[in-house]
Parts: sequence; structure tokens; C-alpha cells
Amino acid sequence: MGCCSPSIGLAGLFAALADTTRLRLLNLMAGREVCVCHFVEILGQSQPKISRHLAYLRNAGIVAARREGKWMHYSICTPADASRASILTSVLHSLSSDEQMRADRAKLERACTVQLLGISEDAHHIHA
Amino acid sequence: MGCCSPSIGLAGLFAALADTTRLRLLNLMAGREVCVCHFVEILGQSQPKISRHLAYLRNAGIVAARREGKWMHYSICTPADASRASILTSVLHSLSSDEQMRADRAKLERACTVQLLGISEDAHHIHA
DNA sequence: GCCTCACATACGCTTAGGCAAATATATTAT
DNA sequence: ATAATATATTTGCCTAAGCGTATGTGAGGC
Repeated sequence: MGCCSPSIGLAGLFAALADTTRLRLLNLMAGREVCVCHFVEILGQSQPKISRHLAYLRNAGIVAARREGKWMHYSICTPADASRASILTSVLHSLSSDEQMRADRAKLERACTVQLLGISEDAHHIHA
Repeated sequence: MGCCSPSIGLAGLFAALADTTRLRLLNLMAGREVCVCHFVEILGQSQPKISRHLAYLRNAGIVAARREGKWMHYSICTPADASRASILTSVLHSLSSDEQMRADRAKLERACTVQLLGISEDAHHIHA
């Protein structure tokens, strides 16, 4: 077993995927670790809402959280079960053809670049 | 576009998959058309319950219904969108490694065989 | 026509889960 | 210790959707 909770039934996995906000979160986490503040910034939704959805994904064993100082980083944890991993891969691939999802990822790229370069006065924290 | 309804969002697709009964129905329909009475017989659950879940899948554009006399036959309708089709394929493949799902399919095989051979006095209808 | 079979839908009830707003917790800074 | 920041959880409310039971509908059979 990998990093995750005792895996939930397949139906539970799909319940976790059955929400647009959570799909947007997963899309942003595809292949990288993301800080909560970026989720909030990019989705433009309230911090408690983002946090609740992250908690849902965490309880479903789909993502893992890592603390780094004041910040929490989330990342997708690949299922040990191969067929589940395959489902998740298909899902992420399917997301990548959606316009809003592409826009979200573009925003994340930009946010990360700005942060690394320290260009903006809004780059108040560097946690990468 | 194929045989199905104007496709629902991805989140909607997952909502449709987020129920064990519906997953069992889809599993039985993998690669074949199935009559409602077989669903009822094999899952051992009430006819209205089966019917409600089939209606859910139908409204989500995942299955199509075909009437033949008194009987209704359901089958999976492959999504036009390639990435969705890929998701569905992964799902069905994942189901095939589940013990209950394998048992369900075995029961269906048996029910169909019995029906074709006309062995049982319970084979009161032949609709294949 | 009426009756029955196969299936679908409506009703009433209960629970899961979405939301916003408020509050709690953890970490760092002073 | 106090305060500020980043994130998590709780509370109250509302809707979606699960269930069983009862009823409606469409197709044959008589």
C-alpha cells in the first residue's frame, strides 16, 4: 500500500470525483504538488470551501497532504491497485481536454513562475 | 453523436457511477444487452429499485433502452467523446477484477444458457 | 372489452453532502 | 505571551438522492 488510506470502494471513488470543484482541484494537482493558497487563488472560491473539498479527497484516499511550515501541500496519490490507477489516469486525461481545466492550469503555471521570480509584491511567501 | 442524450458534465458522469447497484448493472451490461428481469433476478433486489437505477443511468446518457414486446433491454452506449469512452473502459475493466462482479456475470451466463436451452420451467419467456 | 405481465414512476421518509458564515487550530513572528 | 497568517472544522440550512411501498403504463393474451 502506498501513501493512502485503506482504499474505499469503487463507488466511493466515483463519489469523490462527482463534483466540479474537486475535479478542478485534481486537475491542478496532476503531476505536481500544490499549495492550498494556490487553489484558493486560482479557483476564486472561499478558503473553507476549498479546504472542505480537499478534506473529502483526503478521506477518500485520493490525495495526500504534506505540511511545510504554515503551508499545506496537496498531491494526488496514485492508487496501489493498477486498475484504479488506470481510471484516475483516464480521468486526468479527460480533464485536460476541458477548456476551464486548461485555463486553471495556465493560471497555476503563471502563479508558480511569478512566485519563483519574486516579481510581484504579492509573492509574500516562497514555499517551493 | 451516438445513441445517447446530450452528454452531461464529467461530474455528472461520476455521480452516475457513484453507486454500487449501478456499477453492478453496468458490469452486467458490459459487451451485451440485458433484460430488466435478469437484473432483478441476479441482483436479488426489488424491481422498482433496479428500474430507478436504470432510469438514472439512462438520464445520464450512459445506457440505452430498447423495447421488445413486453420486455426492456438495456445496453451501455459508448460515449462519442474518446476520453470518456476511455474512462468507461477503465471502469468496466476495474469492475471485472471484483469478486461480486465476477459472480454476477457468472449468474448472468447461467441465466442466459438456461433460457436458450429452455431447460427450466422458469424459462417462461424467450426474448433473445 | 378485461386481465395479466413487465416495467416505470410517484409518494413519503431519511440521510449525505453542497453552501456560507463563524469559529478553531497550528505555525511563525515579534 | 500576543498577534498574525494559513488552513481546518463546525454550525445551520437546503437540495439531491437513496430506500420501500404503492400506483401508473404499455403490450399481449383471452
